[in-house]
Amino acid sequence: MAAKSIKGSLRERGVRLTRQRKVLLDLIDKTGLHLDAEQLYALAKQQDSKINRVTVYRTLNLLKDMGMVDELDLMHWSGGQHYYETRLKQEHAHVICLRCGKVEEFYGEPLQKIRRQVESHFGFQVLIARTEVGGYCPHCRRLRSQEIHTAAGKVRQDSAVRGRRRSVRGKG
Amino acid sequence: MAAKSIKGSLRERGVRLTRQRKVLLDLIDKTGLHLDAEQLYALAKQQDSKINRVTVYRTLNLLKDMGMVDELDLMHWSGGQHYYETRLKQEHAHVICLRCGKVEEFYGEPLQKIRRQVESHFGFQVLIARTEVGGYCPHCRRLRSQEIHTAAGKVRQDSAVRGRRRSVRGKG
DNA sequence: GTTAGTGCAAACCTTTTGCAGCTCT
DNA sequence: AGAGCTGCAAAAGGTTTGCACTAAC
Repeated sequence: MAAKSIKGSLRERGVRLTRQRKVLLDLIDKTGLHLDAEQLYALAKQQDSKINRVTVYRTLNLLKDMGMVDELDLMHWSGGQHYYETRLKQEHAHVICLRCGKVEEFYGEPLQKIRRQVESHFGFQVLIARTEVGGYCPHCRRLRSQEIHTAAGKVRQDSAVRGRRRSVRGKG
Repeated sequence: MAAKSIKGSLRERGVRLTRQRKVLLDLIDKTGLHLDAEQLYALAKQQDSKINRVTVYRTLNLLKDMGMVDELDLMHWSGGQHYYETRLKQEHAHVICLRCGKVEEFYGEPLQKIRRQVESHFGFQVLIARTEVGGYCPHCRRLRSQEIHTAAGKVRQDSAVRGRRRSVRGKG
């Protein structure tokens, strides 16, 4: 989608369009996916087995600095890593289920309102705004109420949310 | 402010109020400050020179899991670390200047609106919502336009924003 | 042919873990 | 007394850096 126009902008700005960058750009741009550096690396390797993880990070930083991708945390759902998406014209919030990890995108005027209000209240020049909402999706909501009924009482077992953090990563 | 009531809640829940936890609780609760683990550690050491960095992390996780503090990213202004504040009744967004790091807090109905809309649109049960806005404060806005005039042309010098990341930490 | 970009290895920063010993209640 | 906490050392997870080589323009 946006990948083509991004490539154009890069060229204009005198940034070299290497084989690796093309691969990554296309992957990030598969709209709807919010991939982290590691996932991007894994997918990129399928197309270019020689690509290095460092190149992934460097490319992400380049695109971020040029304002072509946005970096998300997704409420640190599965650890400390970041997720990336091509910057869309339309501002949106990310709604993430803290149990299953499902991500929804929320478009709505309150988002633009915040932007405008911050500009007028504080005289800030707003460059980026990020809203993330965490909770339980309809499906997990039901499952959770069952869980609570069955395993009632265990108050502060190490929280399920943090428990999910340790990500599984093959050694490369 | 809230430190006293938090201590009460902890006691009620059977969590031990150790010397270390009291120190940290009081530090986090100095309202208005958004400290990261390392800063908290440094300050705590002034009051209890034996305290360990690990205890800081464990305490922060405890308070987070119990819903007593909120974890912020502040747009990763100075690196990958997190910042903490005691959870206030009133939801608010954080507005951060990407040049000087100044943080403002924005209270406003658009925030509650997002929450409600996400609940009705997606059927999500919202637990946390986080909005962060990055840009330039009035002061830095002025300074920046000067900078641009003087050093015009240098398009993609490693971005000032990321350049500020490497944090200075004594090997303490 | 230049100069930007890549791969590799090694560092770095932030956070977590395992375990023995200490301390709140 | 005893479960809950702490400190220490060590590891893990994610990301960045230095440098020699390679490839895009």
